[in-house]
Amino acid sequence: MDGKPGLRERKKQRTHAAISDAAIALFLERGFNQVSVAEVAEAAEVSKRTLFAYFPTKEDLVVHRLADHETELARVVRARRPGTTPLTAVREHFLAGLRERDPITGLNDHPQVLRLTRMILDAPTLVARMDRFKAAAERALAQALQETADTPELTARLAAVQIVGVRWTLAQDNADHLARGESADSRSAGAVADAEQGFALLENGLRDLGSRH
Amino acid sequence: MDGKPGLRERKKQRTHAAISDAAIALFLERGFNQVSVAEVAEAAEVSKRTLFAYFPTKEDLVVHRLADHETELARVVRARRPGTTPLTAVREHFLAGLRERDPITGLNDHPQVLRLTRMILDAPTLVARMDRFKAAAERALAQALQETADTPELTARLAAVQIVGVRWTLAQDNADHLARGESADSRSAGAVADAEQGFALLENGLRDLGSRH
DNA sequence: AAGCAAATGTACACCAGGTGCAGAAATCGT
DNA sequence: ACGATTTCTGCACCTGGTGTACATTTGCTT
Repeated sequence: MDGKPGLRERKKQRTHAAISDAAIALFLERGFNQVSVAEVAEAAEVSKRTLFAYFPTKEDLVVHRLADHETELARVVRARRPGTTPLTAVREHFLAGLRERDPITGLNDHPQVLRLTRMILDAPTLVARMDRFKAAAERALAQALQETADTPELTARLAAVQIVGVRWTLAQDNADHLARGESADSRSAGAVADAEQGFALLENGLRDLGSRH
Repeated sequence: MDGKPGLRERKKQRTHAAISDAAIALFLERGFNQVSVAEVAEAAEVSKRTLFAYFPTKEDLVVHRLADHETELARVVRARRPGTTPLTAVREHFLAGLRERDPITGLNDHPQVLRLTRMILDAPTLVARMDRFKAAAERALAQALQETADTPELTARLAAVQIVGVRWTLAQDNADHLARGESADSRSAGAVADAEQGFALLENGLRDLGSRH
């Protein structure tokens, strides 16, 4: 059906990749704020105007690579085995991610990944973009919960917020450890334990949160 | 000791207020993106440079009014009566906010508030800023939990993310209802019920989230 | 009351992200 | 091979934000 993408389409994809690659390379080398889009455009041999035709904002030059992850949890929940609870599906997926050193779990210590993480954290506008990203993931998950767990809308949204928040925090925490020099392998056990604790908290609630003062 | 603020200080506060008021008025009238900071500066009879001396970014012209709320939950948790659980303290505080129609609960239908909410939601950069705001609230709450509930750091952060997220979602939901024309009074009962449900979810966990598919 | 130091405000030039527009160049279908 | 359509480009322009050098105001001292 679509055996031939057509020259136009192919060229578009090449240009897209060329711009993105040039951008990431420059950003990693000198930092997000220290590189102007004009420089990126020049490095990619494209006009500034064309660059903005492919990527609506400078931040998108980085963030578009995570676009798939935006709906990842929603897909996991939708694809769960019958009889499985959404929370269980997400937990298992996250633990699998840890084992596979999926960068999104924060447990990947390849230099490239570490530098990328560092670069993002050093750029406030990129961090802000990540928050928007997280919010979008919440919405997607909420919808998946509502549709597959027979849950009222509000409950779905509340649950989604909690689940995404916990997963995000766990990933952040792993990334923090690695940023301080720990290796993925040595962090691994702690990461698993922390994940188990986080998901247990989600499952059992905050009932046991201290009442002393 | 500080009975007299001093002329310089008073003038500063007046200028600060003048700029902020001019900004809000213009933004409400024509929308955040449709007003340039230059116009705000002119309306406040101040140079652009001075405006930026008072407010680091355009968004701050709006968001600075919420600055107090950033640490609100943290303060509530710290000031809770002995023998009270952090979660209980937050729930009671939120319910009190609903009764008092505190705008931050989303249950205030004064035209000014509605228009402000609308204005913020219509401006992506402001929404992004609210997300940053939320993240800061999470950090503050996490610290309060850690210090007053004798909780390990990660647990505190996980709990904080969940609590702030739920409260935020509840407020959003109320604001949505009012934005669709419902009055605060007619929404009130539903808001309370939803809040109870949200906090119950927090307390009891997501254990009962459907496993069917 | 005078006068000086510190703080504050201003004008101006400048940078970077982003957009509108008109025309050049490439691609596509025939 | 050719016209129609997309895509790319250069250019002018707007806006948020900053650096700098100078003017003004305030506070304090005597």
